[in-house]
Amino acid sequence: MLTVASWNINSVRMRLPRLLAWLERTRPSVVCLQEIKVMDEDFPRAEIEARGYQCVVYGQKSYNGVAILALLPVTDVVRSLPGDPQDSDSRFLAATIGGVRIMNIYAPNGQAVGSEKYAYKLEWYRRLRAHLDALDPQGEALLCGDFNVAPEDRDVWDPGQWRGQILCSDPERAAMRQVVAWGFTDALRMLHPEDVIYTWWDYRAGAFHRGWGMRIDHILVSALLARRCVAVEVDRAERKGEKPSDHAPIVASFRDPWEP
DNA sequence: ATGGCCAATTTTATTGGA
Repeated sequence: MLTVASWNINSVRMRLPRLLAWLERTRPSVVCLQEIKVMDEDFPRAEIEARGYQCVVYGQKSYNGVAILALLPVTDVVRSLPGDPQDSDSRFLAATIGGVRIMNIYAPNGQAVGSEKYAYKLEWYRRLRAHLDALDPQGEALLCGDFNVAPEDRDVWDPGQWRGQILCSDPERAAMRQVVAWGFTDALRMLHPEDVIYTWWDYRAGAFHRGWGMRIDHILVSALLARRCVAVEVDRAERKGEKPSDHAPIVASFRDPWEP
């Protein structure tokens, strides 16, 4: 079995005890982290390698930053998207692991509809699609991470309040659909078409306890990989307890190709 | 009552997140 997890960890240094315990307990084959908020040289590599994971890090001071942890060999690492400025945010990291092209994203938040950051978000999505256009949709590919988009109203705890707002606006949803249209399937929706499932809850107002969440972290899989996908779960337990991230991990499991 | 939090920073307020 190949298992791939995606987790916006909101500072890998603040979350290190949780992350290490979670790795030891759940042992995913691959973990894509977002918002590590640390430069490469300060990433807690030794502690993670001691648990058997190799680390590919694309960090940044204070903000953003993505990393891939893997129990299997990693090849063909790519950092940043075509057209990204030289000093761009660290938001895209890709690698080939177990024959699968794995792409880890931390999409821009966008702050507010109509803002400069909102325009940057939509432009970033166009660059992501341009990167995909250089890949073969017939292969085994997986795109996961914090998309900062709730694709449909059922992915939002209160669609009325959120209609047209950041994470939910039509242009953002259209930008994400353009990425999915490359040839992806939303793995969680494929296996849980009706369930109310969220991946992020605001720290404020006891939002998690009240069920005020949104589904903005996703695992998208190419058609060939979708055929191997047997489970997708959100690990809500990781949103509980002491010093949680505001996001829970999402984990997809794939049967080995030689299994029925 | 329509908001309550959290992390990083050449910190003690500001910025950004979502």
